[in-house]
Amino acid sequence: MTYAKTSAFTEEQQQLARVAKALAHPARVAIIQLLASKTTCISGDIAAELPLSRTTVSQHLQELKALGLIKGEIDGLTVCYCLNTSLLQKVQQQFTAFFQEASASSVCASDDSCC
Amino acid sequence: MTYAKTSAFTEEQQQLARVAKALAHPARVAIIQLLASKTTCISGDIAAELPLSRTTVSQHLQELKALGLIKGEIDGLTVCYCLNTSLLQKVQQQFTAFFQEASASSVCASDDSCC
DNA sequence: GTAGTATGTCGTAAATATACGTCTTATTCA
DNA sequence: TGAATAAGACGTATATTTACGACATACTAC
Repeated sequence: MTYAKTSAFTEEQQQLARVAKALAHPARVAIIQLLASKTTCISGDIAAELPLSRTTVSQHLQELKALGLIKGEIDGLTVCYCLNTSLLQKVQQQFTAFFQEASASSVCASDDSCC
Repeated sequence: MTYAKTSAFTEEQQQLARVAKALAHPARVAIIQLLASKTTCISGDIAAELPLSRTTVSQHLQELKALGLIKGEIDGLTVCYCLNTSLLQKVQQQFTAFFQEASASSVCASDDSCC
């Protein structure tokens, strides 16, 4: 096993990395934006709006769903996806805290010369 | 070419995904936190503080550097890394805007039943 | 029941990411 | 000059991601 040494890091770091990975593909960013913009929670129409095959989009949806960022509800023949806004807010806080910590770095505050 | 259809998405989506990918590994999250916490801009000592080999850490550093999130400055024998705080602030704004848009989703505001 | 449609699952090929040992280069110091 | 050290470059093995076609399943409507 020359891979996946993630377990050696803190749970906090792993959690941030997991969410970041979910956003690490333009298709998934686009899916979230799409769900946020639509007034109705669309289903397979998502695939029609993206330059990817239905299968691939379905895969991306599963990844987002596995993390809990989106929710899917079966409505007869179609499946209705929507954002998990409460989780998204929690995630936003995590990212904000992380960036805050990083931006407030004491030493290299002056942006030009490092150290 | 059954890969990398990233070009089919907007520049905004690609940019967000690029940064997210940089944070999509606990080691890189840890590196940024380390740089933020240290009073001196450390170099290869970074490798000593992580459960990874020096080579692997160097690779992660290169990825962060390629995106501009960190800066490296040669100081004689050692190399001095530090955060690019101004870019980090810009990135933070991008993420904040994205999450804001997502959290403010109109339809599924009530978190329980979707749609 | 049967045809039609919407979705997900499975298998798979190609691209990338991760991790590390070794080698090369550059600088310091004796 | 020559030994020692720091750090990136290179090669490579393995794991994972991405993308998609084909198949299976579930529901609707006739």
